[in-house]
Amino acid sequence: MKILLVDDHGMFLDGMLNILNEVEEIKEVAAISDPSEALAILKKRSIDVLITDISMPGMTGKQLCKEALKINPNIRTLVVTMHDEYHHISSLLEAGAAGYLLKNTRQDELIEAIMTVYQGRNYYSNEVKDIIVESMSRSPNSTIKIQQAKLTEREIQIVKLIATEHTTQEIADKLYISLYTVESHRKNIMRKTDTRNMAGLIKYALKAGVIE
Amino acid sequence: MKILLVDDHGMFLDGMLNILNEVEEIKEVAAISDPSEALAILKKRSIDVLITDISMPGMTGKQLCKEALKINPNIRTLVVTMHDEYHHISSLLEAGAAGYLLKNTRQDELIEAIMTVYQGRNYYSNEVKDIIVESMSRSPNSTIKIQQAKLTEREIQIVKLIATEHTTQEIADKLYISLYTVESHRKNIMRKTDTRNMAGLIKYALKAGVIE
DNA sequence: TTGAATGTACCTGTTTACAGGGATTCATCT
DNA sequence: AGATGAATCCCTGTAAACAGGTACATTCAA
Repeated sequence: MKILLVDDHGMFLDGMLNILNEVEEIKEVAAISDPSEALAILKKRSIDVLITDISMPGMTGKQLCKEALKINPNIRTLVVTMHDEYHHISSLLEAGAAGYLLKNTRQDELIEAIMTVYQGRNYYSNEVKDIIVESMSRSPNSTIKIQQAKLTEREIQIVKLIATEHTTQEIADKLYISLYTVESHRKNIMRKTDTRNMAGLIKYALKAGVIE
Repeated sequence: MKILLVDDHGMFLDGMLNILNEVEEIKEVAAISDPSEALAILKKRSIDVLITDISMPGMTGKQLCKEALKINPNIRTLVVTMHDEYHHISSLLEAGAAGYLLKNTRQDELIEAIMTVYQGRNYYSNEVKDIIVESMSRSPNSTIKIQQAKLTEREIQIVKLIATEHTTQEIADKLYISLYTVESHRKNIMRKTDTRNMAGLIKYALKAGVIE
């Protein structure tokens, strides 16, 4: 297994090198601090696992991860970072990272994570999993809460029709009411939900569970 | 702690009753098979924890969960089901479920889950967490993949701006390109995603994970 | 090296959405 | 009895979206 370490913190690189040199399966470890240099190495040498942080000078971990995949679609990227915010995690997962660990992790978990991603599976620490799962939840303990404007039954009915790609005229026909009425409802809904246009309205409705 | 069990499988109810009767903290357990009857009970008695399946005659677990929260905003719903599909899980989390377990769980985990949700925290089994996390990932090993029309980088960028309530003109200004170009992109995106208008586009983008 | 795919830009219409008013009826709540 | 909110309908604009084209440069893979 060949590993490329990218991190702008020299101390972190040193620590990682010490740990990784103890592991049999790891044949080669390269450590560099400049992300763009990392891309050059990825082009020249066949790397199995890329270990990177998120915030680095010149390039974000997300960019590095995406570029690395373009160069070598089989590369496995393990993110090791201090950032425990949901938007960072989701962003990296979207970029194609195979694993995500926080820097407070212990050696054995780090090695387990590396082996796991090397074998083609994904690895997320329990802490990271919890952050993702919590962000999905709407329950009272969720960190992200959706404050719901109170829509009337009729308004909800109309939101549902808008969401299913009906135009205002079509809704009027379907409900046997005037075009003007539907427009009035739509205006009231947008005022209540503080949205500018259909895009915002649909996003709101999905988050609030009015539609699916 | 007062618990209400709702499941249309009599055998499951019996098994659960046996388990729950062994637990000290649980003062009362009611078990019924009809979801609408469940709502009637929720109105009359103060229930702490609602345990329910997903697919039941007459009403889905999602509906039951939502209705239950309307009746008693403090109720804690624990979903215990065979369904391990991501869309079921996310749907119930969105509906406000406090926990989600698969029916192959062991007794001690079930009791742990009940205690956890009762104490106001959320509980998802490791299996469920893994399903959620995998669904977030775009990596080749993701079990659940959203079949997505392939949007180019530029198109995704534009979808994101549309989703954040930017008008076509605003997008053009922001990207320093022509209004016509943005319109061309939008047309291509709508053709690719088979949508008629912004409503459909936003729904698509959310489902495909292009936006959040 | 030819042919997709991508990103860019333009033109001409028509349709729909959006903004900001006013107004009536009906039921419910105080 | 009066207020309040929900649902209905109307009017007039302007702004934006939508539809259906054409066209050209670049890049990259077959």
